[in-house]
Amino acid sequence: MYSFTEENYLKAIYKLSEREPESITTNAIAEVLETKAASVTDMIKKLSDKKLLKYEKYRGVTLTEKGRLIAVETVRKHRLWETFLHEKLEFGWDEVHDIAEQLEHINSEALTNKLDDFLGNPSHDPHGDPIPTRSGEIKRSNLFLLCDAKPKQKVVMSGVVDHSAPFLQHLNKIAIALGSQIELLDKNEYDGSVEVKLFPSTHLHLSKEVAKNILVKTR
Amino acid sequence: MYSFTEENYLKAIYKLSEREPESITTNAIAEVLETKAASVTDMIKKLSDKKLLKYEKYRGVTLTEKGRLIAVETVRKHRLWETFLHEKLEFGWDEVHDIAEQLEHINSEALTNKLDDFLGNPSHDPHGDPIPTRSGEIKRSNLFLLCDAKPKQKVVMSGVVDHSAPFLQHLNKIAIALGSQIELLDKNEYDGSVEVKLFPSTHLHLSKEVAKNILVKTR
DNA sequence: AATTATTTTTAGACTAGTCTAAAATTTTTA
DNA sequence: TAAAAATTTTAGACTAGTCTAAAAATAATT
Repeated sequence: MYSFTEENYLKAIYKLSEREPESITTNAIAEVLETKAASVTDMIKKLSDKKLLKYEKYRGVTLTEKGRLIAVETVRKHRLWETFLHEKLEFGWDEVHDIAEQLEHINSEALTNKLDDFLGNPSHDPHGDPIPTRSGEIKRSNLFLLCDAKPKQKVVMSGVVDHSAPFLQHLNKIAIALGSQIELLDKNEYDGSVEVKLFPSTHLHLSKEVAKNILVKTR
Repeated sequence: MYSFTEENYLKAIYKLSEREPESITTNAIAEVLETKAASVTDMIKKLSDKKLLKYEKYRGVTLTEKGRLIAVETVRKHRLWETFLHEKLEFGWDEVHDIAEQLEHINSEALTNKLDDFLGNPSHDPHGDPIPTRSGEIKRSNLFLLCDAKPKQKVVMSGVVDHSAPFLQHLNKIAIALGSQIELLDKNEYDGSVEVKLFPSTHLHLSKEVAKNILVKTR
């Protein structure tokens, strides 16, 4: 129905609108898709003609409901495939993204739904991101950054901001994974780094760079 | 590395060369790919430039070893995915082809090999076709057509010639599946139809059209 | 408010893949 | 074996998506 390229544009615009509802600029889209602004303008016109987004020259874009649904469906497939790769094929959480970028474009509603069932209708993918439902609903997360936790606060590792392989591999090395029980011992005001206790008994010093890319929830 | 289109051309040429080692004509390729002869000529030139096949104007093509390996790898992925869809996601054997046509182009050696292991390194797909090995070897089949069996001969259903959904659904209806034990009772010389006994006790009359699309082996 | 800087869009060109229509070649047939 | 038929190739055009370079619009700065 829609090309890989169209789906990638819609997904990129959707993800940008998640964090910065305003300012979905041509340049921002070009940057995440690693393409040029001129190409983005061309594609935006095409998607606008197809009523997948609203476009005003020089003023940016917003997805229509139709466009949002396609984007969310693509995200759904991406996260289901990541879950499959991790849970069933034993890929590390740092290895699943690139393969899922290909698999997310496979076009078969029956396949997506059977895969969902096969995986036991998971609510989250291997990075802790919520998996949209069949009807396109997606849970609004109540997570916060580890660097924003209060001293003495006990939290559970529940997601990442940075999804890059190097960051995930770093977490592997220091043995922080989804579900890890963390207690914030101390915050260093000077450089933003934090001291944490990792259940049951590990002491860790985390740089601000690391702490601000870890999502947690209270327990 | 290679585009979907290139892989589809190589696969089509490979399959044609399996059954009719000669006569891999431009028109034959165009027919299986549902495209026009002019398009085939264009693509053949491109694949020839890339040393994936040998091409002499007006004389047809033959795959090089490099081209053959890409084709076989694509077939391998197709059949592994079909097996996954059937064994794990519970798709019928008549439903797996179209989805596997998409999945066969996913480009990740790690994925293919992990999928292979996850499935228990199957030797055949849901239609009885052999799955090529990692190194591109494929078992030469010793199957023959049910319509060529001798009266009184006891055989095992082991594959199909026609892979279309309607034919597979017809086999579903008459309860013939891979592994079915069949005894040829009688051959009708006039119309080529056959009388068979389907283990344990079903009597069936099969038209020649059906019998010549069922592959069997002796038991 | 005018100039400068930045962003966005347009214009025109390129590649991959496809098509139709016409030309070239091969095969068939009488 | 020459004419007719069929097949294959070429020529030129089209779409999707991309790019560079230049023009247009907006935003920032003095």
